[in-house]
Amino acid sequence: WAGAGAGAAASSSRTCPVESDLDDSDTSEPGIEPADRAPVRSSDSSGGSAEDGDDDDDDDDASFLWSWATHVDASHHDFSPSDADDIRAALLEWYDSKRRKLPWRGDPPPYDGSTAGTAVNASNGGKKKGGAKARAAAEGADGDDEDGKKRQRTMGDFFSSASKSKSKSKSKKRPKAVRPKRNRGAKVEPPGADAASDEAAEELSCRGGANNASEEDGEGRAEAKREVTAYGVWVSEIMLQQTRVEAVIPYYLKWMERFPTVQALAEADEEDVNAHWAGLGFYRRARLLHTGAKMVCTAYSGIVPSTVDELMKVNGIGRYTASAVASIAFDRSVPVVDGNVCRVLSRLTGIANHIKSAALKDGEPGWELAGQIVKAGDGKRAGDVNQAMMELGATYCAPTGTGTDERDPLREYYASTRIGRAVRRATRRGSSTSSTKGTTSIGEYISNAAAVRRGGRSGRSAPGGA
DNA sequence: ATCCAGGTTA
DNA sequence: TAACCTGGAT
Repeated sequence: WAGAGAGAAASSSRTCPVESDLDDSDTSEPGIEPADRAPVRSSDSSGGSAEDGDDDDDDDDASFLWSWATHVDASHHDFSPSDADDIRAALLEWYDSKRRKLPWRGDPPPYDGSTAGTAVNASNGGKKKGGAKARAAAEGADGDDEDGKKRQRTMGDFFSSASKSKSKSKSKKRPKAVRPKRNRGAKVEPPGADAASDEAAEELSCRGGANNASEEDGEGRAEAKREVTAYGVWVSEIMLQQTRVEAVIPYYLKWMERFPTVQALAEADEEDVNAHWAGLGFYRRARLLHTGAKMVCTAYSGIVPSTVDELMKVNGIGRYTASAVASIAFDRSVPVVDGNVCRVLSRLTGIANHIKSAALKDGEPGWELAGQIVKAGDGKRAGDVNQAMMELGATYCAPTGTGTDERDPLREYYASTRIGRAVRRATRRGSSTSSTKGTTSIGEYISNAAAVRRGGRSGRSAPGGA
């Protein structure tokens, strides 16, 4: 097991903030999976490398679980240098061969943001594909026929209707004229850009965007790769903050077509910017991106900053986006932590705090752990390592996944899986716990782990608890 | 029908 | 820490 005792990294005692607040509250733990849902029998190809230990593993299980359940020092979760290097290598290998082809990565046209077959839509029998989603996004943006009643009110709809009804309170300031009382089902009151309505609808009709991006060079098959610019990475990261990859693709293509450079965006007027954002949601970010572009043009002479610190001074760029742009566009060896990375780290380390907890995301542990992987080995290709982690967390290591997908390049490194198996083995002989539906609360795991340890020593286990 | 993810800002 | 929006999962 790769993630075994690890530890190792010389570090002053960093108290681990994770387990301290575990208690028994949460019920859905992205980091810990029982790993016993799959038909343990024979489903694995390549004759059982799993080596279903027998009795010898019991001691290992007990000590492993106990140290995991009772540790207080954050260094408990550190990756050993060799593990970090292995993980990084596995990520890069997977990224090079299996990553999705996306425009902001410089890939040529046939784009596939689909997550079909991954843990994302494991429950759906492949009914929906990414292409359908992307198409839906495009259609939703340009739909200006059908005055159906239930039709979702998109920005595109607004523009169409606004051109007819000639909006009365044209406030050309912000994308949201009315503040709805409640979020759910609230109608969107988009920007007052009535002038650009028809044009906007036309722009957003991304048809032909994904398939024929006019990359027909005389060469024939060797399509020219798209140019990867810092600005392009910036735009993509902002869009990806709020929307899934497959939905972003058509918007990104149209955006880059209309605003190819920071200067182009900075010089654009607000209605044009809003129109191209219509349908993506979180419209405030379009405004921030716009003002950010202006800021770059004025304060940075039109050149996107290359360091995290400088990037974070730009409007709309926080720590995540700054790190993403610095690593992807400028090859800075800095980690990136978003919700997807948190999930991967959670499974890797067995840190099972709820994803919403600040322990991994906002706290240092997540960034520290991600940094250990990104900076492992020669520390190069940080952007690819980061993208691999994020993509993995969005596909095979998605929230609904079990962390046991065979195609998951880090599958064998997940401490969560080891924990799950160890707990299962340990509790199998004793009276089974109440959870039979697959998800087990972290508190339950801890009490089970403690029970294992107690059982190993005194023989008295009281599974109740939790 | 309800809930939730997702990063930044005020 | 809430607010911002939408699509997808439950």
